[in-house]
Amino acid sequence: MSDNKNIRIKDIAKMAGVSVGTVDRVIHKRGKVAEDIQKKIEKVLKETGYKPNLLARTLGSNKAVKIAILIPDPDQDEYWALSQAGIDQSLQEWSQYNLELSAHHFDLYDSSSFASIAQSVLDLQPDGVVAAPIFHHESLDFFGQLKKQNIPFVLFNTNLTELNPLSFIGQDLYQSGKVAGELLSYCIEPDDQIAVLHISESIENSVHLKAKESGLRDFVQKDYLVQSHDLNNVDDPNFETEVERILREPELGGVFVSTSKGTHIIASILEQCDLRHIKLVGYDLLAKNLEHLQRGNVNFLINQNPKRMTLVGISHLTNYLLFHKDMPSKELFPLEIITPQNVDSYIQSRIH
Amino acid sequence: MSDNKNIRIKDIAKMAGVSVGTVDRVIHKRGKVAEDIQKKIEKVLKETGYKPNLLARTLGSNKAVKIAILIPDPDQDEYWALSQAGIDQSLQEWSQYNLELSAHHFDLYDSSSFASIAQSVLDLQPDGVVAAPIFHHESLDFFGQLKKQNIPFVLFNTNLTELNPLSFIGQDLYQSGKVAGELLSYCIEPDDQIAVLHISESIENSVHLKAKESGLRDFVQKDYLVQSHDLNNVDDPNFETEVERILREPELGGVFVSTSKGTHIIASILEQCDLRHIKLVGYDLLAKNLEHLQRGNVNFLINQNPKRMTLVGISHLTNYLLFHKDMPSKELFPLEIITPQNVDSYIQSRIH
DNA sequence: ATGAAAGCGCTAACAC
DNA sequence: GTGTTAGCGCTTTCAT
Repeated sequence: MSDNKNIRIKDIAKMAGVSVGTVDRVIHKRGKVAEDIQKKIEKVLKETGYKPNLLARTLGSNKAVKIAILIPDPDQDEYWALSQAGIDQSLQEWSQYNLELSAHHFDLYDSSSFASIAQSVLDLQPDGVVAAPIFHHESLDFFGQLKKQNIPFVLFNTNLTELNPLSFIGQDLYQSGKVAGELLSYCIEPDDQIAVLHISESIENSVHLKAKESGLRDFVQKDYLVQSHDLNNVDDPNFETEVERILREPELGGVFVSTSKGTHIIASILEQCDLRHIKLVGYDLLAKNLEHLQRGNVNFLINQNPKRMTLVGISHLTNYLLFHKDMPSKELFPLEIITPQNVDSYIQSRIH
Repeated sequence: MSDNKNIRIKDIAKMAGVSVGTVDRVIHKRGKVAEDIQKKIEKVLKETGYKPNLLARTLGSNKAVKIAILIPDPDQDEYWALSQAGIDQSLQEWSQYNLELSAHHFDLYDSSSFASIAQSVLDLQPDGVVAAPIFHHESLDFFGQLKKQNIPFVLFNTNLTELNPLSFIGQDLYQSGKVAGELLSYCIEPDDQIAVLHISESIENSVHLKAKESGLRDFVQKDYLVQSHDLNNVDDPNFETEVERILREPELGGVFVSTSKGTHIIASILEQCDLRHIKLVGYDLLAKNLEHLQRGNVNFLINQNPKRMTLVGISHLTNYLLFHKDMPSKELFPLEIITPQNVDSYIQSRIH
């Protein structure tokens, strides 16, 4: 139990025979300090195990921290509405601090919209950025700019490792596919086949969906035949018949849908076609997915937890900016398995 | 977007034509204030949507908050070691604040030890208490005392609703049993039987274990025969043979073990007896349970998350004491399902 | 390069 | 009852 409870800058100053101003300078490496004094202060700092009072620090430097958050339009997809809910909750949680959070929405179906939003964020000159960089190419420019301007950023949902952000928050997609495979193999019959369905609006996303697929394949391929299908155009008039064709395959025993929106789309087709025997594993606690889970059209959901991703992303950046806390450069969330019987316990839970 | 960002007590005072001292008095209901002035200030407070700066508040009232935490000895049971890990992490998280956390351990196998620990906690005169009240009877006295002395307390793991604590943190045990039933019914055969095994040191605990059991029964009883057994004396020389007798029952297809420690005990017996066909659902991420999960002796674990329970309990009380935040009177944790494929994602996760 | 001193918003002791 | 004021520990500006 270190006894640093009451060591203040003032104490350090006294021990080193200097003034608080000088101590402050060495702590924050700002400004000219004679080398010997510098050494001396650093020594005292170390010996006493000085820990700054973060409350006083933030109170003293009386400036508001501006954080900009970039996500797709929450009205276009419930997944992103959950993310927005995370922003809203953060707003509440940090309301007492001198913190300005602003949310910026871009068009999920129009990658060019990202650029214009990005520009307005740059104009804002925020102290930090939290973003879901779902448009790979368009993102590079923006985050390059941030780097140049020394504005720290945290990424979530989609990782762009080459940008090495302050922190990334997300899940291990490959392992997520393995979990899906594990769950399916619990509920289908030995000779069944498995279909993997990717239903996504953007091609950019497909690389991530493929990661899930290969996880699933690696887990089940010794026991089951797996076929995968890309169905990116939900609005295509042939979409439903195409899906039906796939689902009516007599050998088919299980379906893995790699996106949250795809999950309820496929579930309703299964229901319509009365294909109750086919087991379905999908993603996320969207309202429609929950209904299908209750009705038995979906057997398992894997929770990506967009709300908590957002919450944690903001929280990390805030702690960094406000309290100079450091954070893990990568935080992978647990792969939560949702069933009809445990779903309520997740919904009730404050951070589901 | 309320514009309360810059409203300080000083502003309120000016608007109400009084001094900061008086405003402070009405905010904290401490002391004599003329009724009309009181009303006036309250009105201004409401109209401006005043929100105190919590940083300044804690900094200004320069007093350390003492919190005592009561749990069973972490060395006696790994479950409680996880809880202790939660205490340790809290210590870190709150290290910057003026907070004194002290852990107090009682003997898991000796209910009378609780009383003596409790007494020493009372002598400490803490500002708040966080406790796992596993000894019902002995607890009543202690928490009654706390009530009398107006010391707030938060309970976790085991609820004693009649004490109505500031907050309770735990899980819905009945529903937890249902989840176990759901999982077992995924992996056993139609004509299998299910055994419920309660392996617990204290009789006090049995009422909670029964809650889990009835959840399981309600879920599976239309499809499977269920038999339950209480095996409280692990040290009994007949213990193993008794368990073996139960497990070797030819119709037996699945086992539900209602405690974390029981889980690995039964798992090793299953392994020894080479009863690989029997499926096992148990509790918690104890090291031994994880091993058995990897080796296939355990099929599913339900995570009660003692670490996070403890963490959240402390965090709630701290927020209450330090920042006057309110909290849910009951926080039920999600019923997390752990499998060989998602276990690592839980272990890695900061708060598993 | 260093020190002194005025804040940050709130609390609490003290004076009237 | 009400107002005044000296802190809390740190930051930051302004002299020196």
